[in-house]
Amino acid sequence: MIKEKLAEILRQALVEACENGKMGPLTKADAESGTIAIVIEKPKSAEHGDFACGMALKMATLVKTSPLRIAETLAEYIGKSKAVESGAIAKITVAAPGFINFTLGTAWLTEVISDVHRQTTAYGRSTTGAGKKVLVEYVSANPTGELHIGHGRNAVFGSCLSNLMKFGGYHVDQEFYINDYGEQILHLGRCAWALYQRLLGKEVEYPAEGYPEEFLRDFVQKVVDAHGDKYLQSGEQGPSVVGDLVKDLIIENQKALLQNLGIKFDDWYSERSLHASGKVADVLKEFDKHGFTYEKDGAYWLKAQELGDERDRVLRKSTGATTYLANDAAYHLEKYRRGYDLVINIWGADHHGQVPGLKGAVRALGQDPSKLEVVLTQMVNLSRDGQTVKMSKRAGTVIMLSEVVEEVGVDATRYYLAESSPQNTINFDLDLAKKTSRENPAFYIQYAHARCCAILRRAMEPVVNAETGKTDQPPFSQTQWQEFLQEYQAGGEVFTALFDSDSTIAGHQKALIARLELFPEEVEEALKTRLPGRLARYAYDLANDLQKFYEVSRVITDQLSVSKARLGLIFATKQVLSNALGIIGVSAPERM
RNA sequence: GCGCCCGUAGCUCAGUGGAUAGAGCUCCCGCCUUCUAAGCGGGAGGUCGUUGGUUCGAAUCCAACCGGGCGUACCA
Repeated sequence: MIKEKLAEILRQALVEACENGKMGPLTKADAESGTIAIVIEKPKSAEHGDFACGMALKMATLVKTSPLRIAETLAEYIGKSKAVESGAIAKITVAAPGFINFTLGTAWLTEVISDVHRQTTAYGRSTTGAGKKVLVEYVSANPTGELHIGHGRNAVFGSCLSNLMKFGGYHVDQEFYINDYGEQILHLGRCAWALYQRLLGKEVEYPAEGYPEEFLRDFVQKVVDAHGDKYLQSGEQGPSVVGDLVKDLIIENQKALLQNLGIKFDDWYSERSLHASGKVADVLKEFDKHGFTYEKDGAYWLKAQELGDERDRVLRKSTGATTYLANDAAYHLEKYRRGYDLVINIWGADHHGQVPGLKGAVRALGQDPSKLEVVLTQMVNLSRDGQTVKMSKRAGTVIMLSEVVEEVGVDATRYYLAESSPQNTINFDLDLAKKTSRENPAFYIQYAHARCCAILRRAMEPVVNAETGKTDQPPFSQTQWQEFLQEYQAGGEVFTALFDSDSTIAGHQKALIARLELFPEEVEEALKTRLPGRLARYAYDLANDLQKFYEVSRVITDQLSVSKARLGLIFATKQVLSNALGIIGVSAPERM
């Protein structure tokens, strides 16, 4: 990355300056120790060059000289570096109050385009993850109802984060935890059993506060269609038998919807299996062994307060049933034992109160709580016609995830849910998400990708003229294109034509290249902050740069060297758009 | 009450220690004989919730306060 190269040059300049006693009391050792941070940034305004460094400002107190003087001294030493001699850096300026500004020459810029051509789908990948094993658990919705937009957010975020981390060199497993145990599942059984009997002509009462009948009826009907009245005589077993069949159908339903959204889990982990295998019972013993439990009021408690929670928590109720915390602790112990280096949970923010309890439990079990990361996603408000759609089941205004996907499509749904940082509440505008114009970023980015494809087609595929019916031959043959690709990968000369263009065009081309160069860094930053949404915004900016360039300049001209260079740039842009869209899981169409 | 999250243009949001705080939408004005106008350019629009502190420098860090959301179970 160019930033790293510049930082290295600055470091070298600093070392030399110190060596020659030009940095006050600072010695060569100080300069080499790395205690002085060298941060390269992109200036907001183009008149400050392509890159800038404000290190002189921070050094002023150490060196006991004005920042401007320090910057000038450093600039002087940089001027002697190879990068300047070779033309990689075209200009170095010093600006008040002490910024060092760099303007790049052509060498590093053309290198960026070749890099994309050489690496294609791997451009931007990093080795940060170094093959570390990560488990990302998300959605984990109860198998008792429909997925709503909040689940959708959680699902899309989890999927994007997983994609990102794979791109960043991690080995990622994605998991859905099925809450198929406990009171709510028994309740589902009672509701399903009542409906089952009703559908077969028996008059029974529907349980109070039952799950919505209109939602369950279709699933129960399927059970009737498949098994008829086979379970009618099941007696006491009825609720659990029919309930399980319905539960499985609901899970299948959730699975299908998530798959439609481009999400595929490596494992669907059953909570019930934890009980069946005795792992929940084991975890209680484990807590006991570490001395973090006590009995009170007939219940079995975890000393959670000692472990960082605000109060102690019950592990086993006086009724003998284990609590959610105990089950979850067993599940997480299981995750740790499976050998993950990192365990990431994506939870709705309404569960944030449970984080200290779970972390405490992990610690009590002798595991490292720093390996457990919980990402909390805030809620999603849906709006239509400028009005918030109130999520009221009673008023019948509740809109489910399936309806949103059906209405605005997979790509727009994913884009809008991916773009925002998890800690922000999302206002999902249904009207906006459906628009096919610049207002809708998802569309805008895809349009830019399709436009690149259109140009490339034009360059090398015959076009049938609609009016004359004649076939127009393209300027370049497939064979020539293959030769171009070779040249692009080799780099250097082939792209210099880009910088011979007039200043407006050259400026737009340079901006586009600079954006391509930024991609690996954006990936790195997104990985570090666990914010895949950055890449959604990056893709938008890249699309914008492409459109600006497209507007001022033709790609295919009557000059071979120019056409060739620009086609290479367009191809690289298309590739990076596609890589970025791939991480957020939005398709990159060839035509629109 | 306590805990977590949020507060930046009329709206939706970027920006988390640096130069004149940025985009899109909305409103106004321009741009299609030529690779996709599903596009591009220009204009208008701001006490960065408030007050204090740290710093050469604060939207960004700290403290208090104000406003909004969520949570605060022997539910899951």
